[in-house]
Amino acid sequence: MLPFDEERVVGPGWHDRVYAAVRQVPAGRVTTYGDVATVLGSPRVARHVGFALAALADDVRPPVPWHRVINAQGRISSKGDVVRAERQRQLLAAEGVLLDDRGRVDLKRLRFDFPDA
DNA sequence: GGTTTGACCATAA
DNA sequence: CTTATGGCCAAAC
Repeated sequence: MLPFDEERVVGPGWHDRVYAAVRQVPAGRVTTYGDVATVLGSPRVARHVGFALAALADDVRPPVPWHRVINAQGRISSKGDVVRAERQRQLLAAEGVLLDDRGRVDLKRLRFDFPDA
């Protein structure tokens, strides 16, 4: 059974799988690049999770909650793009995910547990 | 089709 | 705590 094959909202390839996994993350929860990669079958492709999100289009449907994906340290990784990092921080705050004084999310509490993993 | 790049991760110092 | 290094593999050039 292929629940996401029906969608086919974006181009073929790796990105599609990443988007499908990220859409499983409910509001108010977060996940890490490594976790998404693990669910996809390869724990070592964490970089490509972020890579896929970087190539994410705005008119993709359904929308992909990319802001719920952070790095393993509980921090926002926008690699120099401060604007995008700030946007992510606000989107998370809107869902009740707040950052502590060190700018980190409480992964122990808010990390989403994938049913497949 | 080889080389570079990258929203990462784990480990070492 | 921070910075540095190696590795991983798909996409872009």
